[in-house]
Amino acid sequence: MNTYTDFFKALSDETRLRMLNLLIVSEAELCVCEFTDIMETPTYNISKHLKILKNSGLVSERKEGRWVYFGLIPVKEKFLTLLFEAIKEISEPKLKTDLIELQKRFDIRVKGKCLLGIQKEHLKPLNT
Amino acid sequence: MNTYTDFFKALSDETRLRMLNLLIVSEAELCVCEFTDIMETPTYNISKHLKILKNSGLVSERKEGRWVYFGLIPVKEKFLTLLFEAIKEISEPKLKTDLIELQKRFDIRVKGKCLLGIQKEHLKPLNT
DNA sequence: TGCATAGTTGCACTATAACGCAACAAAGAT
DNA sequence: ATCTTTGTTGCGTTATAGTGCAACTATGCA
Repeated sequence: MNTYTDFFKALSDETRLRMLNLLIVSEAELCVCEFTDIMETPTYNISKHLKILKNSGLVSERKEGRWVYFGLIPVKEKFLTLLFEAIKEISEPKLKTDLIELQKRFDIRVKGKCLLGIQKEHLKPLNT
Repeated sequence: MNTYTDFFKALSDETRLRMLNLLIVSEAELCVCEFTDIMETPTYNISKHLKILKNSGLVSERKEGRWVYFGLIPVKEKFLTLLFEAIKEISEPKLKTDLIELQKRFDIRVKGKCLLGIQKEHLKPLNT
């Protein structure tokens, strides 16, 4: 039963539901700094929430140089197919604007890769 | 966004997921003492969890004499249709045995109504 | 070799949530 | 009217979860 309650627990947080929405609609992998910029949420929180999604089994991780990309796991079970379809049906302004911000980040990718870090000033790490 | 995170939060607890499973598969209303017997969980917890489900907007309440019946709300949105379809796809032993216990409770209904209270001794209230 | 960039983790704090018990309310039965 | 049955609620306890800050790791660059 934990398998399923963990799925739902993963989605019961707004930050994580927004992340899943980005991954489901875009059908792409996103890196941590892209999530940070799109969602205007500190990197350390992005990182922690992605870890929860990964541990729930919804999301997978791939490291490429300094960047870490997160994407949906390949869906085989009907349960997840339906769950993701359901999430696609959610009509919430915040999810819409997230997708607009996502497009902006895709636009500055270089050959499909995230090379530029965080763009939003207030989210950049403080240079010591 | 809370509408949706609250749906998922409601389902992120094993007790409540089991309740939803009973309501979705049976397409019926169940009363508190039936949930108690089927799930072998104290009435006060059953009652609290049903309240959470009701507040999330997934479940509705109907009082009939001393009995209170809970059932799924009528589903209009595609989101809930897909969510409930997803739940139907969950294959977990506990959910299966719950349905067997449900049938036993249906068998002792009188004209479709729950007239007998809790049957399992250890769940009956203590006679003071 | 040192520095910047990208990301993670540990800690303290706060908030939320589940549980058991006991008291309570509401409705019907005696 | 009183008792029984059905269900709810408040309280104290314990466990879990989200946040911000600061320290840390890891990779690449000059």
